[in-house]
Amino acid sequence: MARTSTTNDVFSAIGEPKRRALLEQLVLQQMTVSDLVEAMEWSQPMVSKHLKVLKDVNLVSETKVGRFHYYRVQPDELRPIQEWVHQFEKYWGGALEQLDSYLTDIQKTRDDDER
Amino acid sequence: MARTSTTNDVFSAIGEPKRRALLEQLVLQQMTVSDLVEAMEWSQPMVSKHLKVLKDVNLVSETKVGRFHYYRVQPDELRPIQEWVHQFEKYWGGALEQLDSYLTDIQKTRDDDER
DNA sequence: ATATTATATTCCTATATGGGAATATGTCAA
DNA sequence: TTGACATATTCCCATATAGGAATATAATAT
Repeated sequence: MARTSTTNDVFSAIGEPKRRALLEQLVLQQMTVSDLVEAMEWSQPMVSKHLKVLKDVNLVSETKVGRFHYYRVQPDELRPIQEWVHQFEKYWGGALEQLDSYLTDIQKTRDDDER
Repeated sequence: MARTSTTNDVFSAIGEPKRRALLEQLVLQQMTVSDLVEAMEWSQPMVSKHLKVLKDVNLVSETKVGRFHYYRVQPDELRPIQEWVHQFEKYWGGALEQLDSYLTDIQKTRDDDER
């Protein structure tokens, strides 16, 4: 078998640095393909292809206006990643910081509960 | 050119679902290769190979005790991912939730400052 | 010394990629 | 209608997988 498809899920899709760069650019504002070609200084097919992968996993959405295709980020789709990483957060920091981290966690939990 | 190497960075390494599964298992406790073979129900070479990728990007560390190689997660290495996703968090939630999200952010920032 | 256990590495193959180049498709403007 | 513009797709290739099978390496036990 070959490696996991880039469109398998959000994790696979953002494995490619260029696609992360696209998302970083698009989060600022929606842009057309040509806008991105200029901003990234990549070839147009390159932009379109990476956008396709991002769209396949719903990390970007597309709005067509005549010849122009506006792409925008769908930030919510990154939540699974945040949540996945979250389960490791409690172990962040070295041994010396463990206690402090633990107390901070407790405080944070309380804050969350209050909301 | 071919696709980005899995050991290019942490993002690429966790693109593979099996490697995420390994990390999820190892975060509970350090384990040897055979422990993982049993827990995951994968072949031994499969476990070793995926561990190698994770180790190359420092997501796991290895401690050798005789024949046994104990692997453990290095949770801090996931921080870059958390930070990368963070820049998109402020846009989470639909339009209706935007205001609430905005206010929550402000409160959170204040909490952070107080610590 | 030798068999056994634990782990890593090598060899193989199928497959999917990222990128370049060329081309197709779609839409607008003159 | 026709040319220009915007975007997508196809064709090509080099490369790096993931996985299975076999084998190598390392360390222990008997």
